Amino acid sequence: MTEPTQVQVEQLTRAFERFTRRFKVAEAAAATDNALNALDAETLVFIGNNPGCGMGDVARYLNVALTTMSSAIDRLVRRSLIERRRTEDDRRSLALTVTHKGRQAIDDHVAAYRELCRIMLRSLDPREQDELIRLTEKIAGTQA
Amino acid sequence: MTEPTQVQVEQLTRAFERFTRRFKVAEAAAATDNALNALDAETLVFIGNNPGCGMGDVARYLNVALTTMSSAIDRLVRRSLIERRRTEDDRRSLALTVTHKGRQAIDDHVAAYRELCRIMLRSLDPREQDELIRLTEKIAGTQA
DNA sequence: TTGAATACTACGAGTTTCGTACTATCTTGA
DNA sequence: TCAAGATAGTACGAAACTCGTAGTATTCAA
Repeated sequence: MTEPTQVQVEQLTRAFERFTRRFKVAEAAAATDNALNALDAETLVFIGNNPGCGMGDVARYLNVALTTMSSAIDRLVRRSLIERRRTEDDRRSLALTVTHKGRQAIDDHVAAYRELCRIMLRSLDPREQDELIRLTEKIAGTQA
Repeated sequence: MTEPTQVQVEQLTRAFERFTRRFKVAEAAAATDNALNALDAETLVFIGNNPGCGMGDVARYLNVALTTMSSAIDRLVRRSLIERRRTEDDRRSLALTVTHKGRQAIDDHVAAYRELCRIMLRSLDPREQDELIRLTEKIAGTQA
């Protein structure tokens, strides 16, 4: 926890702007036709990581209104990517799980994300690659 | 240009997921009431950096339909953040410039972005801070 | 000078988000 | 035990946004 200098902050700001732009373009180019919108994709991934979760869990995690999440769930069910069942113990709740097709969609999504990470790493030499991973982990892991 | 290993790619993928989540939450928390949506904000920033540019320039840069950009420009003009004038030399074209109020909005936007960068850097010690900046610049600068 | 290209606008359809109001179910405490 | 409130989710409609089609005005080019 060392306070960065003004100059460092500005350097990173500029570098990150170019960085973001570069990978936004790459992501747009990779988008396929039957791609999910951002919310649906994040919802699907969350359900994949939290099988049996309820709608409210996803809504809280992704910070959207419950009705918005209801729509997203509807879309994912309609496309057979997830299943929505009432639970036994609390019959108000839903238990959400991904289908086989949903699992495949997640895998595709992860593969695309991974490809972006690969492109990032390819710009660096081996020592730098490990260093970037280490620094990213350190930043991601620090509590606010 | 060194091909990263499978393990490295997966490490970075996981680290980057946590990283992205952490800063998405931070960004959501920073969002104010009169905030612009993503397209409008990017449009405003581009016009700030390219005063006198035309609508097509922005649309091509941000990779959206011309009619979408027309709507975004409308919104920004309505909120007095930019000015839209016909040019002398080509009277089909618009010359877009930010207003004083628009410049302030950009400054606020940049300040928020910079604050995110500051939070990232604060997680690191001084040598790591410089290293992160260097690596980000290197990745951002590499041609696809 | 006329036909194609360019820069942009008008309009309307489709999608998404979200607030309000609602149903169904559970929980709690008198 | 049962009534009041809390909780999980849905139905519906308004507002915002993106974009395709069709149009106007202007410039370019042969």
